[in-house]
Amino acid sequence: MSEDKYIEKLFIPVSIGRVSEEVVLQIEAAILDGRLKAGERLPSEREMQSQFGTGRGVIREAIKILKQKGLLEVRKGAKGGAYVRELEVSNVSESLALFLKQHQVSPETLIEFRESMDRTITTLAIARSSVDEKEALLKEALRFKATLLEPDPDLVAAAEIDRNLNIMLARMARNELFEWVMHALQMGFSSHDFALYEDASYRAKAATNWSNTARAISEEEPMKALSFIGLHYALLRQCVDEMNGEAASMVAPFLDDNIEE
Amino acid sequence: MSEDKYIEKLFIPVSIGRVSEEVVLQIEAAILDGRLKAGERLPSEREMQSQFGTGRGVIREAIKILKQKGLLEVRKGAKGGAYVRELEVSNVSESLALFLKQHQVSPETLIEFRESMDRTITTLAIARSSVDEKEALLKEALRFKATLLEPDPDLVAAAEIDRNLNIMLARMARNELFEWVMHALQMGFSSHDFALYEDASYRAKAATNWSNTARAISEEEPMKALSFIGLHYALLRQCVDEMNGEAASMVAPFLDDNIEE
DNA sequence: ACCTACTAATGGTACGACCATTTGAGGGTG
DNA sequence: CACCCTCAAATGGTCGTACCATTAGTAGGT
Repeated sequence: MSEDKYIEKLFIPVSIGRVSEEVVLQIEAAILDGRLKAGERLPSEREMQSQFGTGRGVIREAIKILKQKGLLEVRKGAKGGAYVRELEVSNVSESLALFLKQHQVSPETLIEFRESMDRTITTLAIARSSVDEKEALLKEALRFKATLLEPDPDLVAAAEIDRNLNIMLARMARNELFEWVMHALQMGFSSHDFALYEDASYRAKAATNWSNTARAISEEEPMKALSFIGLHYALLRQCVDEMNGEAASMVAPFLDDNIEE
Repeated sequence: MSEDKYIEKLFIPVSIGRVSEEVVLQIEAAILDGRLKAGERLPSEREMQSQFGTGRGVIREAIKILKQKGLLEVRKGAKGGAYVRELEVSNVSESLALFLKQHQVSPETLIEFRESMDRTITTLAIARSSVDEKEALLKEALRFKATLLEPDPDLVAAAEIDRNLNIMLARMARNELFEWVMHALQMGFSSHDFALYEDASYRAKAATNWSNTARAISEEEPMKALSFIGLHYALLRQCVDEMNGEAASMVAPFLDDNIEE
């Protein structure tokens, strides 16, 4: 009995304002300053109901909000309840993806941003990643190329590999922020990349170019790598322009030439 | 009566799975594909309760989730209810800030990322912004400098101006993504900038440097502007290093020299 | 030793009641 | 007519109870 008071002094009864928000704030605070650590379990709803001195509905609403924020995970049944979760990038991604969805960002805007990030990431990755990582990247890029060059390529699998390549590269830059932002944007632009690989004429070039980029990185040739990245986005822009039916007047015609590795 | 059926065919009764999630999905879908537009009001809780064929608690939990997502705004009283909201960057920012808070990103990581973004933003801003915008930026930078050079500067006001300068510059790049990401990161690194301005010895240099940057931008001198930006981050790194008590061995001592405009 | 059936804990849902806040309409007064 | 006051109605916010569904553990039987 008195143990309860000792152990669970976490929460205090609510008195002011919108009760459910107070509950959210108290739990969130407890998580953020470490009184509740990832994996730990919160008291049951009925328990918290009495600790906070409120109705159960309020507790449930608070839990739903924190669950939406990605801070809690809820399981039902015996030994169920609300468990503190380690925040994942996917929460930020979802939030950003929702925003992009409602705000209709143009392909060029996404391409431009991504190209800028990619250039920095590539430079950092060459300087900081291990030889093993560089080799792994090259190997994956070759697998990507092989997948796309088959007669009837599995585009879904290819998109998955492409996504993975981007994540690998971002991780090699040794800066989580690039990794997260790339991750968060992925949903937004994956559709465009997909278009690039759907068109057979672009497919081969883009695939070859990825492997060239990976090779330049593994050989620690930053200028070459950046050059290939420029080509990738030139191709992507041309492809998007064509899809929109716009005259690809600004795109160099010689991009149609074959690219050998 | 029959009007009701016509007008409010928006939602259908829920049958499967976790009911509240179904409700969230239906309302979210209605918003995202435009059946519910920003500013419009959803039916009252009791109304939806009967439309969905569920209890009121479920509806309330769904609304709380959508409110947390930033899709709804709830007012109480007569004419109150859930109103569809235009998504704002601040939702993404909050989400990202929460993530950064839990993941303890090092100052260097933030600085590195931000410097990379700033360089691209500056280049784009010079190329794309109007003369008026450039002048406005310079004017604001001078106001910033004036604020910081006073005998007993108002650091809170200065921080506000600094934040505004960054947003202005990002907006001048004509790419919403840069604007949003800068916005989202602001909470994360504003604390470090603050440190830079608290130290009197750095304060003058940083303030002068901002105005130099703005001047270079308004004069459309990209190389100069990038040079000043490099200096800004060099100063910031030195300041952060000092605060951590680490020997600032990697920082050039000549940064201590006065910088004139 | 294995399987089964039961029990307890816990989240999920429903219903009903009441409170607090806000808007707007009605009516009175200057 | 214009202004102010009061009151009713709509609506979100909270509480309480009851019951259902799911899950983990346990006791008992084969």
